[in-house]
Amino acid sequence: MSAPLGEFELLVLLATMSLGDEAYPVSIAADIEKRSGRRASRTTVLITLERLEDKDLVSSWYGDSTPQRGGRAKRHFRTKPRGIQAVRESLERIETMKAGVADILRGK
Amino acid sequence: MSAPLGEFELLVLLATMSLGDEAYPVSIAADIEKRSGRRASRTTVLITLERLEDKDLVSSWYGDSTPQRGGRAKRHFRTKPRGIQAVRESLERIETMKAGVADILRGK
DNA sequence: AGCAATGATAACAATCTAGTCAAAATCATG
DNA sequence: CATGATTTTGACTAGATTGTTATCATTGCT
Repeated sequence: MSAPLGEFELLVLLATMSLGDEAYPVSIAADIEKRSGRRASRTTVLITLERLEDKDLVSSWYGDSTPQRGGRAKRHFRTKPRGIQAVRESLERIETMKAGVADILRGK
Repeated sequence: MSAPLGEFELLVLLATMSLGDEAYPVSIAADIEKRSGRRASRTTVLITLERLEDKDLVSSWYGDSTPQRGGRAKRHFRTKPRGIQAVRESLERIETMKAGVADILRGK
């Protein structure tokens, strides 16, 4: 099994995958907050992404400077195949464990 | 939103719920290893449970001493309603984020 | 006594968070 | 069109929380 992902790492990977070419810390943080309701600052996201890059689960590069209003070049991120695999495994673990308690989660 | 759960905390809560009256560190660790394939020692589980107890998500008590071969009284744990709610929210967050990448996760 | 099962402690490593500063590009004003 | 304010973003730092491993302590059976 690949190394386990923290919950936040999982959310960051999912958002990065979902955003495709538009994945950079600010947009990823916004996506997580909007969709999951969980707090996510761009700093937190960036640090998490750098850790994921160390683990070779994502890659990054700096974009051309074509910003709207101002600002520094965006640092884009993409989930590598290994990252996608890690997400699959993590979700599967959770899914398996969840199976045992479906009734409790529903009716209470 | 309640405080986010770490991934391991989530697995521990799910196993605890699933095991019902038979939930104590050793059985919980075994259940996690068996079902999810992730490494889990009883020490790690105990510490995690104590932290969850501090957060008022689980409760614990010591069982009668009716062990088979020897050993200290088991410390039983149960997930409190607040814990079940936290699990629900955590799973929901993951589920929501997962929705955006279903196709990537499948075919690749 | 010796062994098995379990809980507890402690020291460490990894992950997550908040706060602050730095850089780059546009905008606004004179 | 020069200059400073503003916006967008990345980077750094220090700390809190969470997760891991190693080791010791306690209890009861054999």
